[in-house]
Amino acid sequence: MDAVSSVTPLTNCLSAQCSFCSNLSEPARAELARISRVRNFGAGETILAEAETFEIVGQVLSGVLRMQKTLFDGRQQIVGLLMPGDLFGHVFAHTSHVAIEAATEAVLCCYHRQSFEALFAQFPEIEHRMLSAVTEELDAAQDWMLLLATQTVTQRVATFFLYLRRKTLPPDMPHLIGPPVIEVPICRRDLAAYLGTTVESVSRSIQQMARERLIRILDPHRFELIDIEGLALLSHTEEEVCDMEVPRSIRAG
Amino acid sequence: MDAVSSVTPLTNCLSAQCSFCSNLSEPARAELARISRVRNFGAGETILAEAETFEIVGQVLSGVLRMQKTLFDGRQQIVGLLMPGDLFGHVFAHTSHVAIEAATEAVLCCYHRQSFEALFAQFPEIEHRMLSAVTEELDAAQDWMLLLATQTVTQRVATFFLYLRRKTLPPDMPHLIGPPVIEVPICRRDLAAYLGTTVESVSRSIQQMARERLIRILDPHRFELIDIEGLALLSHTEEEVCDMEVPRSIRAG
DNA sequence: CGAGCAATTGAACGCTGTCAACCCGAGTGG
DNA sequence: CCACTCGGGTTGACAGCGTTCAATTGCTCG
Repeated sequence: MDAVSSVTPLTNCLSAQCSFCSNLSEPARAELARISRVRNFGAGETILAEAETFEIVGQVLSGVLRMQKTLFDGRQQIVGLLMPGDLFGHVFAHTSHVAIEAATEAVLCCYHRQSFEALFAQFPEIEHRMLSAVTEELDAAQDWMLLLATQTVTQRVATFFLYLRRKTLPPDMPHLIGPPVIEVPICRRDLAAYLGTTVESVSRSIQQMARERLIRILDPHRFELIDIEGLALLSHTEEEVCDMEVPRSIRAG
Repeated sequence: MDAVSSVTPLTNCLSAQCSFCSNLSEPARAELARISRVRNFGAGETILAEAETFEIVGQVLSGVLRMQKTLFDGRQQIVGLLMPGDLFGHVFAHTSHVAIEAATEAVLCCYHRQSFEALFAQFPEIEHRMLSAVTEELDAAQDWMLLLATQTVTQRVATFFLYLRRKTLPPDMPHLIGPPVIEVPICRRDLAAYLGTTVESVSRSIQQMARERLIRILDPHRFELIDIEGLALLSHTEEEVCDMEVPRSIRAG
């Protein structure tokens, strides 16, 4: 990520990492690059405080951000993780009640919100992509609502692991070279806050999944997904294994 | 609602009920009205099936719609309720994995998705409002994630009642004429699916809140909110009562 | 009047939050 | 080199909320 942070501002969003800028017309990209600014954040730093008007929008180049809400009693709930390629911030003067913090060291491509919005008139395609991005985020939020409302903690962990696999290991690389290894980029506390549970329950679920040979624990943040189908069955999001006739009895949740 | 359904298609969206069309320029409103079509749905009817490409978008004029996801085992989770004034459907060819059904009799103002999108080029203000609407929906979804992840069932019911009060009883009418009465427009089954729990738990929570004199049950769908502050305290969304010094001990959840 | 549905109530089990203790590696200072 | 501290992670015991299963009530409709 040092390589990324040393990219000059004028070319940063033309890099292959910037999925938002790709597929845009050349002049739109140039304008975006002109008003963009690359910023680095250390783990734990606050990008945007809660109940604060978003004055910047942008995209994650590397690292992980967490969108979180803090309750009166100090408990925190993570309502979304932002991985490389994801957009953050809201257009228009909408004050969102989420805080955005760096869960790890992070490099961001930032725009001033108003300058960004000003480009909408000139390049409607930018607003189109923004609308698409927010719509996708809404879909993801609704999926997560389903997870929080209906799944057990173990199922949530399985779902999250499979999500990480999809996110970080694109399917174009067939996993004929053994079970895939995922890296959980956040600590147990954040993981629990994201899954709507406690660190203890997360730990118990992970250890249980390891005992059932669904995963193998390499270290506290890296796991080998031994039994993908078992995980998918457990997750019930049916992934690509929905046409199986449920051969084995449902494992104890 | 019979009055609404008899409105002619050409003028329906110029009615005061259509918050989406208001504040738009005259030509934009005219174009929207031209391609709009009012449709009626009976309770339980499906507007859009799950995993189906949205071919229509529109707005609720009266009644309540539910956005829901169905699990493999038949359980259903409601990820959002659509009340009069709310927009439904997704722009662009985005296939969302939610079904939209009428929870009650409903009257909708519908547009063909592609005709609607075609207006974006001519009237960017329409796309602006669409972007704002989706952003608001995302905020609501994140709020609901917090509710599902951190609150007890009783707290969720209290939060939902206060939400209904805000939604249906605008604050410009001071409630000096006694405690407000809310009407829950959906059955217990839908309520439970929305709150991420079961009908039994919902029923127990409601009865408990009645025993504690927080509410009074007029009939299974109408409740008098006797102790608004107590409800807000219970809900912990701190509503407008966040500056109180928590005078009474926290009630048993 | 009976069927059927919505809603409520009761009892028992189980998942999960809470509290507590423990393990372990990293950093620190003597 | 060792003792100490600190934070992250794991494990255990236990109580409580909530789901599940079951039965009951009340209402509508045929």
